[in-house]
Amino acid sequence: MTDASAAAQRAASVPLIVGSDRGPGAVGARPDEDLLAGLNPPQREAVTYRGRALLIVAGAGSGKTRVLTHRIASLLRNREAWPSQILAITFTNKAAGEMRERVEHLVGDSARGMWISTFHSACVRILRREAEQFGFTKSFTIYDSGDSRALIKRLVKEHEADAFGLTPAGVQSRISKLKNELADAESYARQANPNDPAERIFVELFGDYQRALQRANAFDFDDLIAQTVYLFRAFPHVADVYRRRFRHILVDEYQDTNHAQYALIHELTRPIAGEARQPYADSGMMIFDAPAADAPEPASLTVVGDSDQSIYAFRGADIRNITEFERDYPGAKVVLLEQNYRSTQNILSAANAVIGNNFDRKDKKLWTDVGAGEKIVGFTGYSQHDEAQFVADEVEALRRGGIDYSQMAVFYRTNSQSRALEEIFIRSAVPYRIMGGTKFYERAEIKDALAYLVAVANPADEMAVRRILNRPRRGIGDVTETAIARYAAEEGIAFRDALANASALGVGPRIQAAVAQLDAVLVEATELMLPSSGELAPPSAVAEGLQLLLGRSGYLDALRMSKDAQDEARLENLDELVAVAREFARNNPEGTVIDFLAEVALVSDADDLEDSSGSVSLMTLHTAKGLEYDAVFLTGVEEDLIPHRISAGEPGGPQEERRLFYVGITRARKRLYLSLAMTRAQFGEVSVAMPSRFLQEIPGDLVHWRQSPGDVNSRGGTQSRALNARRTGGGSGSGRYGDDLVPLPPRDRPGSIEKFANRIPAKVRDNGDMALAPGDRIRHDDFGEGRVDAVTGEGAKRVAHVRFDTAGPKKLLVKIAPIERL
DNA sequence: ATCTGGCTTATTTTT
DNA sequence: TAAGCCAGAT
Repeated sequence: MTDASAAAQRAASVPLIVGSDRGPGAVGARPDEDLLAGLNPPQREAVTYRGRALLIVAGAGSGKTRVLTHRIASLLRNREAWPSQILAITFTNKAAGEMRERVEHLVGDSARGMWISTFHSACVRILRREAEQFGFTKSFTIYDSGDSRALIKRLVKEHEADAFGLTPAGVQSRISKLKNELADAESYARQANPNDPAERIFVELFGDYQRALQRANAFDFDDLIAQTVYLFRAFPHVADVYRRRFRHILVDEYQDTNHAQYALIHELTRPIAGEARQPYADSGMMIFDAPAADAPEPASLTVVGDSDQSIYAFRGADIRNITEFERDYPGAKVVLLEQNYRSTQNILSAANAVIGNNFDRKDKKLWTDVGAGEKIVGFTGYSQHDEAQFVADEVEALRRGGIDYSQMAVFYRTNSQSRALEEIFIRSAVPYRIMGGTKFYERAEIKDALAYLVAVANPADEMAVRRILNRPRRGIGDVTETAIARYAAEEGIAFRDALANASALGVGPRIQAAVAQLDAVLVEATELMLPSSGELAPPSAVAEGLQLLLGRSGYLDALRMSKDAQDEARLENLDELVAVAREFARNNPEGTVIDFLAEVALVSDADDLEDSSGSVSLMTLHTAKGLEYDAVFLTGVEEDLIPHRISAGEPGGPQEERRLFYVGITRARKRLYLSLAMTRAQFGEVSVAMPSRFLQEIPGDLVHWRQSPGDVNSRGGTQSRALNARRTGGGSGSGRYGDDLVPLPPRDRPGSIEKFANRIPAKVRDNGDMALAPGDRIRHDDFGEGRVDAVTGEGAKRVAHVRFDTAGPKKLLVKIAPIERL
């Protein structure tokens, strides 16, 4: 499309902007003065520096979000930029939302029109506009990793590639890595070894995968970035449009950018080549001549990052993007933020000591003026349940001490570790919430529902149509599916369109009817959501269309009929999805199905918006990045967990694990707990766990061990010996533990392990609605006898407040606690 | 076409 | 442990 037509098209939509007659550049009496109040000198510098490139090296908790938001606000207040000229990139949608909110708080409505989004969302916006330039349509859809895995799985099968040791997972990750390096199938083939059959097949798979995506009019996650870069490189005049538009580009978490993202930023910050000045009214945001045309300098770039917090190298993040920033942008200004406003000195000292063990890093020391604070607390449990019980008890103790549940978090390395914690938390009636765990949008019924929407919105996406073909069961199996595909191929039409001619498929009448019915439902929903009259569908169309699809297809009925208990939950999930669609319509009155699908594909946890007030947050260390809590429990601090076993073999692996540990530590404001278990059950088997090497890197006087690894295993029992109280004399650093500090019993003492392994049975019991009243005496499997003080709550959530004779006060969920009335 | 049971197998982090 | 795959029965 031409720029002129694009401009015309956009001019038609959305009015608005900035209620002021003063243009950018007009200077008042330091309108940003208040933005600088309360900032320390480096922070101030980071807000006020003006130049082509600025690198803000921001240690954990040094107020980088504050600096970034104030910098944006200052640009706006000083009239140095219009909102539409600002592009701020964050890593997560949540971070983007928060940043927008904070900027709005500072400058009010004039924040509207800024692009504050993730790399992926920004690229979708660009691609949506330019897709027609290179063989896609505006209604392209996005394959999440599950979708692309399914596609790759099919291709692997077709090519019988498993015979060459190519697994779907392996192929998927290789393709992803290559795309992050901006390699495509052709360029990879050129440098691949043609004599290796596995290589040849891989190249074929890569190529087929890419062609399948193109045919489906779809991009995968990595494509969103890479294709945007290709677009800019192939069509410089298109790139110029965006270069002219975005005068100030800011990137958060720069240490986690991969090569493709780096290249994207690089493209956007290049000098503008084009000579013709074209005022570009972009989605209606700019209703004035872009001042950029008068000053065609490259955009200014601000990046914020901390190489010590780089934890995504495994998926292509390249620390060099930050370490070599000064080389890439000559003359760049570097500002160092080292003062920490989050944690106590004890916590920071531990963090500094740990990260100091990574070689090859610029030394940076966090400091604070809030004082030493409490010591770090260490605890070693016999088993993961024991460890979890410690956490639960301590959470309650902190709660009584005045810390709100929402200000506490429990971190772990792998998702599977959450199970033991959940079990104990439920039993102890500690309210908790798992962040980023099993994702709503990965559930089968949600994927089915979305596939129905895709089938309507992007009929080219054959995968989606195939997915819903027999969901709910309507008797369409392999044979029919193949028949449809063959018919489509013969007629040279799309798979979706073949459904419209059921009678020509050569299948039985029953099946024909089923196919025709499916087609009819899709047609009806299409008419509702994308009226053929060209009329704009009402905002409610997406939610209504979804309901229509699920209802008329028989999907809901099938679930309702089912006696599988889980199907009830599935129905609720689908209700939830409809609610999400309604909410979307409220926020985006002009949003189409396509927009809805894109949003859904790019938002990881739907509960982002939901406030976690009133519950303890449980999450992986990766998820924890960027967050902070008064009290933090870092659990499973064991060898093979952190550092994770798999990391040992990877170059740079252990160092990345150390950074992960560092990230965990630095999330804590006031209280930090490090805990581990002596034994850990992993997929059915109990194995012995060793304390993590990272524990030794923390100076002994910072940690108060409530129960040290020494306590737990020393033969006689009570000998208190902190893990890191003494080290072997030599500074070689090779021996992990001194001779006198064997942290765990030798393996040939299974007795001690068995004794503790299953202290708490894995099965959750059910007491029904046991009658319990204040004054009753009960016995608990673990806590012994006690007296009921009170009973609160209703039904399955009834909670008994019990004062145990020896274990002290506890709250128990009556329904499932291992208790009996005496 | 669908259901069942028995088998294997894989277990890191995620926009 | 639990999810996913395959073969064989209905």
